[in-house]
Amino acid sequence: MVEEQDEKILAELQKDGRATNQQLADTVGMSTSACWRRVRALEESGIISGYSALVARERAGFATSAILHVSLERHDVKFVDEFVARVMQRREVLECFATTGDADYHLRVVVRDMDAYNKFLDEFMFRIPGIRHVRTNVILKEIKTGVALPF
Amino acid sequence: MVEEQDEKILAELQKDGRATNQQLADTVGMSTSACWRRVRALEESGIISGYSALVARERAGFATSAILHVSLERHDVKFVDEFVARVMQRREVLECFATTGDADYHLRVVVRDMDAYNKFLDEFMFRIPGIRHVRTNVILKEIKTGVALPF
DNA sequence: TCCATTTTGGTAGATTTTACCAAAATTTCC
DNA sequence: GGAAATTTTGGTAAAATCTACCAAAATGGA
Repeated sequence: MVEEQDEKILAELQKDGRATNQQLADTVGMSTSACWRRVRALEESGIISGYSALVARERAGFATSAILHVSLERHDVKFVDEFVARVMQRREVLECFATTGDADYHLRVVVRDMDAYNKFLDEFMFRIPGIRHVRTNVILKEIKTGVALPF
Repeated sequence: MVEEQDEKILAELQKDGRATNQQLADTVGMSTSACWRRVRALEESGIISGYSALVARERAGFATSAILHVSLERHDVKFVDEFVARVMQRREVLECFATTGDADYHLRVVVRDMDAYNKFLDEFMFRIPGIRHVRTNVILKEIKTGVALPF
């Protein structure tokens, strides 16, 4: 499904999402037209789901971030769906994963400052119905924030 | 430092990292040349740290991922630096954060299958010197994996 | 208000994207 | 094994985009 040449393309486009088709074709070892067609196929099949500029969080004015461990009171679809729906539309929540372990969900939240985080908890998180427990782990340091899959 | 117009540009480039300069200029409401110069400045100042293709994890063959809570035995710079250095060069570790709370670090690890994850633990994680405890939280479902800061 | 600095919009040549073609490679089926 | 059908390839050219320049407009200090 995803062949070796595709993986090379994906690896390169993960490293530089704005690489020109010529650069790509060179590093992958293919003609520009063949390369371009493969990229197009990867986009249309959804294997490449999009492209994004990576913005330096602190420099852009987002000083505070945290990882939240969230547990629900009950796990009826009703509560779960409501939780998921609300989380999806809050842009401060960059990531949300349902996990095994003590907590039901792991969230990563990014905000401008602690005030904004406090507001986020009071006005959003604590008002979601069916929340049993929320534990905040403030991020002291971002060691690594990668998006590239390890082809 | 980062003005309103810059934020519009950043927001748009986060949504579509390959938007053409004309699209950008239109949505931001600016001439193409002014827009292009601002983008260039954002890149050169490091506020835009790069561009990346976003690849659909499962479709690309990475079925397994987990969030790890890692605690160190000792917190001398020696052990900390060693831990950070090793984590930085393992491409399966997409993210690593030093946090408050029970664990010292939160890691997100992505691999092709459980076998690969087991190998990752045995051959890498458990061999890092000074590790006190590693707790694995398998990711059951990715609710959200965003990269866009909430401008 | 005036001058210096910064930012803007317009323009044009260089580069890139994109759609097409026929040739090469691969697969399928007998 | 070999011929036909299918897929993939490389090359080409027109359309679109990028990029560097210019003079004009906007900004802001004295």
